[in-house]
Amino acid sequence: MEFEQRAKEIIKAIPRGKVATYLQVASLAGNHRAARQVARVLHSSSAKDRLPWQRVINSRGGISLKRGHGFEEQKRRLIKEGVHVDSRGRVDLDVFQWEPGGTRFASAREFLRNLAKQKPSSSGRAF
DNA sequence: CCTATGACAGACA
DNA sequence: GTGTCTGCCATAG
Repeated sequence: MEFEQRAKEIIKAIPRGKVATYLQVASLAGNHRAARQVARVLHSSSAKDRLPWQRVINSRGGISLKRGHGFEEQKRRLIKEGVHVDSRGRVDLDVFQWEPGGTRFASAREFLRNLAKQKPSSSGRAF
């Protein structure tokens, strides 16, 4: 429940017009191996907690929801806030990925790689 | 305790 | 690029 709570707060912190990956949220929440739990949290309580769920996408920069089961709505919501999503549901992470704290890395992948190196529960706060 | 779940990620063919 | 397989782990029951 600790993890879940932190994950929710992180998701709420993703700014309009930016996206974060499940892995990124999990890492920021203190456990880079818990990406699936982020998915689970969104699945079970995104509506109830008014989370900006549309801003969470997978590590390949794509929408994970399936067509006919949320894909279209997520795409609409993202486009409405200025994120470019192509017909296949892909977003350019190098352009739209959220960089908490404005940390600069050579690339989005480098940024993620760095986060993923943290040990679970390690001192926390990447903000 | 055990099992099931989940909108994942990475490695590999 | 695609498809499959495996590891992953916090929660709920």
